[in-house]
Amino acid sequence: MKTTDLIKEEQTRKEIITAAQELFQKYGIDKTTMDDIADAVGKGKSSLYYYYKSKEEVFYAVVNKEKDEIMHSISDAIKDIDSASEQLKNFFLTHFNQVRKKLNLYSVIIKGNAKKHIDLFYKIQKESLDWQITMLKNIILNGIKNREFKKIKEKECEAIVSVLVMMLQGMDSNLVFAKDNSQNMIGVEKVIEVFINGLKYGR
Amino acid sequence: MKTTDLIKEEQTRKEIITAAQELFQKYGIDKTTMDDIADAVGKGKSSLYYYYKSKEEVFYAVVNKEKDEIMHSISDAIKDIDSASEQLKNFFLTHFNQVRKKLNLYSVIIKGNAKKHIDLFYKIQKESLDWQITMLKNIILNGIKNREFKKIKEKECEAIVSVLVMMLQGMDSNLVFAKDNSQNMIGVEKVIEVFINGLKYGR
DNA sequence: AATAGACTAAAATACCAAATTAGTCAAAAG
DNA sequence: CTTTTGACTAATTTGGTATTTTAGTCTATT
Repeated sequence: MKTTDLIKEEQTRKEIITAAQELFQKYGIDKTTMDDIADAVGKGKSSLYYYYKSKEEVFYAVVNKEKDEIMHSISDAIKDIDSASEQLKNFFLTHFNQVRKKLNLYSVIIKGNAKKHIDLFYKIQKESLDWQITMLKNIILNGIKNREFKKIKEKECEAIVSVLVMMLQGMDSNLVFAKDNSQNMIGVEKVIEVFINGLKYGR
Repeated sequence: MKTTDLIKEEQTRKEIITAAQELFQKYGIDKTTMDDIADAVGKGKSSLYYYYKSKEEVFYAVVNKEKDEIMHSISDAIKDIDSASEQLKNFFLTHFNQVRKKLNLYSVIIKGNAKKHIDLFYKIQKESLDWQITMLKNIILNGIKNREFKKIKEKECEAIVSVLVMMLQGMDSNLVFAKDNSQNMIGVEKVIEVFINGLKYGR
């Protein structure tokens, strides 16, 4: 296998999950057959199994791609910033915005209420949880080092961060059910500002 | 109809929904029949329909009772307190604790994944949303009047509060799925403290 | 390496009969 | 006049079965 082959294979995988993503959003996961996906990429169904060994794996790849995109967006939004406060703010706002963008697919998964898919979805969501915890913990600990935030114990910081991601996750699920969330944007920003002030001052 | 009759009727209604509550928790909503509930209160099925005109109404009454209990607990926990900070803290902690207590029933409803019941459950949850928003808004506005919190515009306060209840709700749903949440307790307290500090100081 | 057609096993769907169960009503009991 | 009940019906749910669709495999082809 040459390097060009590897690139081509990656390209095909990309095409497959892009097609799958569109179909899943339009028709739901159960109503989308492997034949549908194969047709969409102009191949026979059997060819799909050369790239993914099951439909579940295709679904996993689709959701995982969305997760990666969100994580990268957040990373990009904080990497060139020195202030821990700004990093925190960007972290939450970017997360909130990104999730809003991906809402269509999430709605299909959750509202299609097939337990199997929802479980996998939560499993993947959980995978990014550890990442979020590590990121937030580092941001806050750095902010303490900078004297930007007041000092707190590392254990305390961990407890805080784990509740923060719990709230984040909760807001995500909430977004799925709420009809209109455009006005919440401003509230989210305000809440973050208050919280950051709390990390800076007091006691 | 005499006043004693009214009291007796209320008593019977109470018995019915208490029995229903237990049965719902044990066997789930669909597996609990009206006959089961009637047997539990020692009456014939038809008698239930004298008090509630449908099974749905019984279910509604059960969930609504839990909602009321939570609201009363919170009211009790803040009514004799002057400090807005303490009121805020008690509000969140009491809410968190109460929801943890009611978790069994919630799990049965959510995990039994019958769309009909989940929808009603969310509808009732939404009804307490307005109450929560009003309460929290008043607490914060009072805190501003006391000079306990720094001044913010009323519109800003509303935006903040609506996001806070969104996060609260999100945490609730999250509790249902999480196995162990005992350790979150401390984190919740810390996050509230930081948030309250943010309301007090800064900018 | 990559694709596809023919195939199988598993799952979803459709259908129907039987059984449960929600909800009604008229009559009885207190 | 309030409350309860048993007998009844209409609506759902269940269980079993035949049929179709679909996931996934295997072999052959390019």
